[in-house]
Amino acid sequence: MLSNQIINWYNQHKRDLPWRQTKDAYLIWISEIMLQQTKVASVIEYYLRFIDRFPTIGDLAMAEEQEVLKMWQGLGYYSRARNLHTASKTIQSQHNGVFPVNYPDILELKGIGTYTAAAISAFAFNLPYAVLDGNVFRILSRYYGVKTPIDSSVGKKIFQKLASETMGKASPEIYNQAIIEFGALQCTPKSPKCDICPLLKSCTASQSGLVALLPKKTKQIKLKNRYFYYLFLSCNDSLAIVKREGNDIWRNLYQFPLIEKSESISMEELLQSKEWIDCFGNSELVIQSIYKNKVHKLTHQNIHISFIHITISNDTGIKEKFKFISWEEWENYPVPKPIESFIKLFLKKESES
DNA sequence: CATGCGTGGAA
DNA sequence: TTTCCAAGCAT
Repeated sequence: MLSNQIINWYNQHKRDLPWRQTKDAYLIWISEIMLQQTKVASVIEYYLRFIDRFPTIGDLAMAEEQEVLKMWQGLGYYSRARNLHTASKTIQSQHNGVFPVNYPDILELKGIGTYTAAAISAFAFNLPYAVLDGNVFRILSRYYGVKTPIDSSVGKKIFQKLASETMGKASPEIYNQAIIEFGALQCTPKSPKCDICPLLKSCTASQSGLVALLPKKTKQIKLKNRYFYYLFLSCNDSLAIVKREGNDIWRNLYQFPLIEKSESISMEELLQSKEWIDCFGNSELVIQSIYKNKVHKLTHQNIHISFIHITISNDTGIKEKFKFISWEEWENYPVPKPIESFIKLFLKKESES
């Protein structure tokens, strides 16, 4: 039986991961959110720091969003942190501070979809829900030779049914951990270890040479180019800061004042642009240096980023236009990766000179 | 329902 | 160096 084979493999190969040492639904929830589209190796340190600062739902619910985002800084997909925070407040107000104990109630929480609801139901409460994530899609499509695209609505139905049948009457808690671990370590996306696979003989894909072609996907991602011109305004020991708003990347994180263009422009064009005039009018500015056009590559977009360092004196009036904070205060503000990198670079140069 | 959301590591 | 994509979800 497939479920038993996978569980046997798991008992021999499972890793000792922090979130496997608890049955606290809150802690399992945090780990599952962090693990979405994110590798175990990246998650561990964030997980330990996060639960140290927010040991209970109440601790998380009482915190400021800014601090929650700060704890998430560098992990990516920041809506996960915002939704986590929102959901913690929902649990406080609608569930008496107790994490819901059944699948439908869990599924209603912000940021929790079918996968995460099934995972928490199984890992915290041993409820019979079969998880369906990237690992399960991959294993089942290969083992049973299913060529239906996993990112189609039909595919999701087929694989969900297959996942439930495969779990059968096995322990949801153990089986779900086992199949995910099997996908992460054994039946990997690239270069799966078929030569040492216990399922080799019964795996449809391996027997028919389809392993590299499965699972099948239909979606194709297209790339957009964006051009960010950050205005790095420093005044003695303070610098300008702006919070990102709207439905866009890095929502609610902090950065420098920004002029964004859809195309690359020269410094002359930038100095004459409407946005520049809006910021500074005809003020005389001292441009110290320019850090040019590093490309930040993301899944759906390439962001070309330049930093224009401008020093400002206390009496120019430009200080009134933006919020200025000290270098020490920066530690409290969640920032996107390119901003973090730039700040580190700048501070390093400062200390050297 | 197609699209956008981050980052880092492996090949 | 470039490409791929990971324990998904909201809109």
